[in-house]
Amino acid sequence: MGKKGEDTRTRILDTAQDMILGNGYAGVSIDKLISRLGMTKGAFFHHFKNKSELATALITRFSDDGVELFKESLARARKFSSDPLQQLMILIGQYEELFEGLEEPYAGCLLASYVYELQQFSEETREIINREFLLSRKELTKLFREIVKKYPPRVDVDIKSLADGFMSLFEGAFVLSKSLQEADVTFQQLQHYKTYIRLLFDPKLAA
Amino acid sequence: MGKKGEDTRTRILDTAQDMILGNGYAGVSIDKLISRLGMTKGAFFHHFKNKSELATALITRFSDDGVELFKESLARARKFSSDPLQQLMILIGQYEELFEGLEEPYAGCLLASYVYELQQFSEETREIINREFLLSRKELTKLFREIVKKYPPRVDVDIKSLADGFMSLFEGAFVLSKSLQEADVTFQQLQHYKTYIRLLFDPKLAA
DNA sequence: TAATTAACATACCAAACGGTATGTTCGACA
DNA sequence: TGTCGAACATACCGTTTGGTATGTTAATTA
Repeated sequence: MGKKGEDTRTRILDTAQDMILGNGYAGVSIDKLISRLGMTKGAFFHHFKNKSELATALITRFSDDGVELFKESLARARKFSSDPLQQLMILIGQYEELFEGLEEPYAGCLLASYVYELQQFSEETREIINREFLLSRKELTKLFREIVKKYPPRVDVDIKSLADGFMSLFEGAFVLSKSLQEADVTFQQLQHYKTYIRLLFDPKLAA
Repeated sequence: MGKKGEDTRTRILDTAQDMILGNGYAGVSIDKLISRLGMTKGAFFHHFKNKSELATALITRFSDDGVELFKESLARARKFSSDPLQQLMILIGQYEELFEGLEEPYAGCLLASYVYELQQFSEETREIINREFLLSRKELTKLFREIVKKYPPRVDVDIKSLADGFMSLFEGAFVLSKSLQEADVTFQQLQHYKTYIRLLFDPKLAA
């Protein structure tokens, strides 16, 4: 595939994702999509053999990007500090940067959008969605194990669900942010998550 | 409307909600809906003048139920204790009961489902969705103000976003729960929310 | 530069879509 | 007991849907 074709494919994916985040997958017809793209049906079906291939390409790209972002952020955090609690704070800090000072609410998470239409997709699609959830659960649980070992928590907590709280935070914040049309919801919830972690583990926070 | 008609209407709403939570609003056609209901088109359009009236009836019912549940839970909490922190714990405890020991993941929140298809709906629909979010924000912020006055927090926190965290928690947990097919996600996140609150305010939790 | 192919455009199709018009059935009630 | 309306059922309609067949054009590349 040449550069122009690659660009067009990307343009289709970008526009489709934007429309799906506001209308749902079933709510975005190919006719409406190509109309907004100023493109014909022939063009679309040259790049995707059917609508469900577009769906798969979209969720794969979104999930892969999310996984990559998480891995990179974690690697950077691991690099900048040798202390597990510091590492977690740096990790969260990087996500804070992404959501700090947004003008508009974040468009939303394609994973969540698909989750509320899961019966339209294959089991394979659900597995793609779960990749990011399970990766962050795995890596954060590992990190929390290190933290617990070094910093005895003030209260007994289950660290797997504590790890899940990170992804859960985004999904919840996005819903509120979109509906209330407030851009800062995600950033604020990230701050609370950080505060919770510090209250649990940070020895400097003495009563 | 007689009793039988009322029953049928409720049956339509129940089935439609169940299907929408797995396929999205646009993903549920009237044909598929009536097919699963074992009912004809004439029957459906006798109860709803068009599909968007069904959409409005559904979200109104869901939002009203949520609002009522919150109000009742809060009233009960206010009744059982005069201490604001205790009241909050009782409130959360009532939601914990709803999600404790679930066999299957919770089917999901219709508000969230609609939020990811917001462009298909009217501005009025968004306002209906926001009712529950804004009510819990308002009431919980009020409650947190009382708590802060009585129990100086260990760390400075923004109480409005702390209140938002409650609704956000459910929305996030539902997404993970549905996708991972794990029933206990919501209950676990509720426990973390409770722990966070206690770490912030509970004086008995001395370091 | 001729051949080939990627990158589109045009025209069309059957099925599914939301919705309507016109029935029928049956229980309440005067 | 007759009638009237709520509660459905049947048949149909125009539009939209995802998808295909068959073009045309422009860029590689042999």
